[in-house]
Amino acid sequence: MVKMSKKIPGGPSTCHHHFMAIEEINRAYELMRQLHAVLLQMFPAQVGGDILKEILTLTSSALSGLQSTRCGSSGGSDDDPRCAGDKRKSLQRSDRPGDPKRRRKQETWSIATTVPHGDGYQWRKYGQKMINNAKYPRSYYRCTYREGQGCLAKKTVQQEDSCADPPSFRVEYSMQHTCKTIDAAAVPFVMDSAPKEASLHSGGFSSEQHLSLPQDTAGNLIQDENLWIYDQMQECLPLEPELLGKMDVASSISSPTGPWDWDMLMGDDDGW
DNA sequence: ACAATTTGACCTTC
DNA sequence: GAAGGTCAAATTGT
Repeated sequence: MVKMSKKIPGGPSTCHHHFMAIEEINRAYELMRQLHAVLLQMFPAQVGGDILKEILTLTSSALSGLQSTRCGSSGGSDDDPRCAGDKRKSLQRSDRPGDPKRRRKQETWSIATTVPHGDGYQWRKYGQKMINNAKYPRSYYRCTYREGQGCLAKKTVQQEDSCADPPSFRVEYSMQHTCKTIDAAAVPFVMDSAPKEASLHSGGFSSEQHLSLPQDTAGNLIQDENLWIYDQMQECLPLEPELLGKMDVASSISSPTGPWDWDMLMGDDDGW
């Protein structure tokens, strides 16, 4: 049984969906374990045993990820008063999304991940800044569909100081996505607390599954850069800002269809 | 030409 | 004044 805390980080009212998702995955994990045991009894030659093992590993890893993720969210009810072409100075300072007074009202949640861009959404970078006491700059992203669909989702990505292999990034999200363009089925969900060997494929870490890789406009992977980035990671070199920038190019990841539906995990409308 | 990223300036809070 | 977040002009890439 996966160790599971009943404590709900963001409080039961805001995290109901999140908590329910953990409960359901946990239940599925238990059922699969039972199925695994039955199969082993019936077919000692382990017919399908590897598949089940992999499913168990994935489920365990997803659970760890969910439990390490802080709940809390806003419901996306915050309307952005601006339209795309508005001039910066035309707004009252306190009405601007970037205004700290306004920003603090928004709830945020963060994850640590080796796949800072592998969340299935498309992001556009709008800023980068060196942060105090941090080795690496923090990058600021907003949803690509902010203008088209008014999606106010944002995130910041910062590589953590530790020389992990692969490097770990702290991704802080604010505002739920309201856009409808997510390829949620293709979300590879790998969290920091997941065991490193628990990859989406039994072969362990691979650049294609665990890194957000540069793509061309059609979404095709740019192979040379993949290899280069992966080499950097294998040597456990800190990612230079330039390299981070290259990784930022990829706003979505091409991956085998994953079992985890981001919308389900996040809750559909009232947060998680 | 268009889209995405970079980067310095700007703004508010502490 | 420092720090963090955002804007938008300039630059780069496709």
